[in-house]
Formats: sequence, structure tokens, C-alpha cells
Amino acid sequence: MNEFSDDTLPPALSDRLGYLLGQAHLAHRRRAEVPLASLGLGVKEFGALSVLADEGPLSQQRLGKRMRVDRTTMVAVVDELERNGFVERERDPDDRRAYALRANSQGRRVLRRADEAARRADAEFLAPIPTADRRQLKNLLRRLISP
Amino acid sequence: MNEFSDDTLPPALSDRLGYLLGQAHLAHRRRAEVPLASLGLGVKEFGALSVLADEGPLSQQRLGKRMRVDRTTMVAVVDELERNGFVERERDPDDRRAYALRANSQGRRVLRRADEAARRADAEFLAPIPTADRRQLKNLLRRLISP
DNA sequence: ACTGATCGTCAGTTTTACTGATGATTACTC
DNA sequence: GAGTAATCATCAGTAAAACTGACGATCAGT
Repeated sequence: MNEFSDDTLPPALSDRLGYLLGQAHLAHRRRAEVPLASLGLGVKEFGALSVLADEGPLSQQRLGKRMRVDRTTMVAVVDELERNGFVERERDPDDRRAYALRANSQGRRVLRRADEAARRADAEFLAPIPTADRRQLKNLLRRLISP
Repeated sequence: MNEFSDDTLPPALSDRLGYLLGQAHLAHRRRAEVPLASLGLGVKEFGALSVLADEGPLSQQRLGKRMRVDRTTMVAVVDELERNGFVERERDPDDRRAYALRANSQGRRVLRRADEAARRADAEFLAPIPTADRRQLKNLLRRLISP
């Protein structure tokens, strides 16, 4: 019907940032999802566990705001992390409405492995561009999303 | 509870490509959605219309494969484009199962305006980084998603 | 003519995230 | 101090998006 094969980049979209970001995000996630799942972590759970391990005990809503995830959505995310034994729901002694979520030692152990897996996925995904450009890509993205 | 304000970049995630791409994509889409919607175009419809205007008449599935959108999902996308009078569903004379989708003149007119809107959104989104870096960002993304 | 594949469509399901309400607790106001 | 308003986690219901599997119509190859 025309000269374009099915899986090349449509020229009409190749200069549109939204399309480029969307496809890149999708391609990257496809790579990262499987190895993380084999550790018992979804993408969102991985992110939540990372933040918890790094920023000490956090309430559920605060963790949610930190990740831009809705408060009601965080319930299921933390449920899953707790069910797998990675995170514990203690009560915040200074505000007994809120939890003091904390990554336990098993959570930290799995997080180290997940980090490796994520870095491997990043490396595979970034393979087409030179090392210096990889660092710069991250820098540019960071600056674009910094508030 | 700790020293982090709610809307700064979590350090634990700031080196994770998946997170950076996801947040960038989200932030960009928030900017682009509103102006496109005021022209009667969703993000996906905008993309489909762009490809159709650029790559001549296409069948629905071929358009779908081109955009990595499922065949059943394309039905609604083209429905919407047709309902707004931007695209016409002719039959492909060489294969009467398939459509020959074609952007009509109104579709092309609206596409020009949508393109401007999208470029404005891109520019706003890219404002935090220098001009040369903007071009490079697009180049890097293109190379990462090229098959 | 016959078989198997493909095109667009639809009904139904799954996934995902949200709104709005709840009980428990806290902070504020007087 | 008592009463009111706000906040925390949760849940039920809802909305949006994309998929599965089926369908009739059409095509390609035998």
C-alpha cells in the first residue's frame, strides 16, 4: 500500500517529543518488567521500596506524594510489598492515624538485586548510544522534570 | 517526618532511567493535552492524523501497526477522527475488506494548527535546557527507539 | 470450489487509577 | 477543656483504556 515497513519510525512523528518520550518509556519498561517481576516486584513497588529504603520511615500518603501516586493507589502497592515481606507497616508514634512504613532487611536485600537488574536493563536499553551520551540523557531528563 | 519536601525529585529514583522517562512523558503530556483537546484531538488521534496525512491512504491495521496501537483500539480512534470530519473511510479498491483511510482537507487544516500547538508545548517543556541540548535529546531518543 | 488467512467490528473482560465516603485520630478555636 | 475542621488509611463503586476472542466479509492459494 506504500513504501513504509510496519515497524520503522513514522517520519511524521519522529520529531514529536511526546511520541519519542512515550515510545522510549514503553521500550524501557518492556525490558525492565520481566527481571523485576521474577524478584516479586512490579515497577511501582520497586520505586516505592527504593524511596522507603532511602528516605527512612514514611507515611503512606507522603510516599505517594513523593512518587506522584494517588493515596488510594498506594494502598495496593504497600499491600503487595507487605505481603512479600519487604516492607513493614508500623504505626507512627507521633501520629497514630499514619503508618511509619519501613523497608526491612529482606526488602533491602531484594532491593539490591532489583537494582542490579534495573541497571542491566538500563544498560541494554542504552546500548545504542555512547557512554557520554547516556549520562547526558539522564541529566537532561532530570532537568526537565525538576520542579 | 523527614527532610524531603513533597515535590522534589526522590534521590533514590533520580538515576533510574525508567522513572525519568516516565515522569518526563507524563509532564509533557500534561502540557500537550489541553491545547490539542481544544482542537478536538486526543493525543492518539493527533498521532494517527499525522501519520495519515504524511503517509497517504492507509488501512486501519497498518496505521495501527505503524503506531503500535492494537487493531481493536484503532477502531475508536478512527471513529473519533471521522466523527470530527478529519478523516474519511473509503474502501480500498484493491482489497475490499480494508479501508483506505485518508486525511481530508479539514483534517489537514486542523493538523497544521495542532502541529503549532504541539510545538509550543514542546518548547515550553524544553525551556529548562539550552537549544543545542533540545536537539540532542530528540536525537538520542530517536536512536534508542529505532528498531 | 475449498481451505486458511486477513480486515474491521463488537461484546466482554481485565487493568488501572480515580472519586467519594468511612472511622480513627489529630490540630485548631474559642 | 469541648467542639469543629482537617488529615490518615481504607474501601466500594466508577471511569477510562486496552486487550481477548469471536464474528461476517473478503482475499489468496490450491
